[in-house]
Amino acid sequence: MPWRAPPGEFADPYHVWLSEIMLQQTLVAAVIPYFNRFLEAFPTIADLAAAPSEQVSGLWAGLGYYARARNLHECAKRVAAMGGFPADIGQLRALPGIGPYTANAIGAIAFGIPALPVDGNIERVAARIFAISDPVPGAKKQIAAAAGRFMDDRAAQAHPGDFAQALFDLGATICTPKSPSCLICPWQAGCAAHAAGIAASLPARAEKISRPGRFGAVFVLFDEAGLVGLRRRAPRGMLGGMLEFPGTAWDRRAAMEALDPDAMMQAAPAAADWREAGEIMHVFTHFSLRLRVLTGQTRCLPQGLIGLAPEEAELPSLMRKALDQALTLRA
DNA sequence: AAGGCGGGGTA
DNA sequence: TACCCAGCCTT
Repeated sequence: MPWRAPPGEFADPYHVWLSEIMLQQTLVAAVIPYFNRFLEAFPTIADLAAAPSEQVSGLWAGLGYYARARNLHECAKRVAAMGGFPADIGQLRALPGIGPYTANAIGAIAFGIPALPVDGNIERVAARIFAISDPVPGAKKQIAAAAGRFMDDRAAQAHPGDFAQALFDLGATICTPKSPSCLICPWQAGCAAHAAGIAASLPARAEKISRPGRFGAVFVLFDEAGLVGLRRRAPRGMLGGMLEFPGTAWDRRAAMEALDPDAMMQAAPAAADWREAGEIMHVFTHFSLRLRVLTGQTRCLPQGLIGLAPEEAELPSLMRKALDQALTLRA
């Protein structure tokens, strides 16, 4: 992982912070290319602070949870003005986008402060080591408090950054969610859940997620030069600050067929010979979305739309799918 | 305390 | 499919 320092050394706080923000609810493999592109574009946090917000959101496109990009930029400005990251958990916690987990992670990994960043990995390890069977998310505080006892260890106190990252690795490779490899686990002897034969079932989960459906349509309009017409979404809320194709609202309805054709065409950005390019599916955290993709051709894009070359547009994944769907018809 | 907020890897 | 991931912010 490009943000890691060798054991016993501290990594650059800028690198630690950038990686930790990107890693929030995001897999390591997904983060690595984004991390490298950000460092190439912004070698220092002052470079990031001075960048226009469109460049930051563009480089973030596809990584998800776009409020992180907004908070990242704001945090960079504050830290650059302060002359660097504070070596203090409370001051870190006060910065935008930095919650209890990330403050502890930066403190431990970049500054050697004896703090434990309890992420999903460490939460799972702790739930198993102490055989805590109360369901999450209700039991999160209880599990985090129990995980704090890991810091009683002398090595954890001496090398909190290495200790935390070792627990991340344990959770990612051995103490995995589905089929933990207890037979090769170095903590097997100290694991109450393994002793009870319930390791694989912990941490317990309470809720069943209902994911309702929403439906809508987007319009992919090409001009004579082959540019597509995009607009920028509001800075807050879903896909905040990101580019999108014009389209209908994403309504809660029983089925795509309930989408009124006249109402749909009112959302078209221009009069054109619109053609059906098919449908795309996309799953968000709290609903799934089906979009009809219509594509059309015009001489000149209407006022208010941003014309970008399809291969250069920095789009969130949903809009990338819509563009790819439209391109299948054009090809 | 609960819900909003992306996207993708994996079994 | 159904998780679940190096969580944070708002209400």
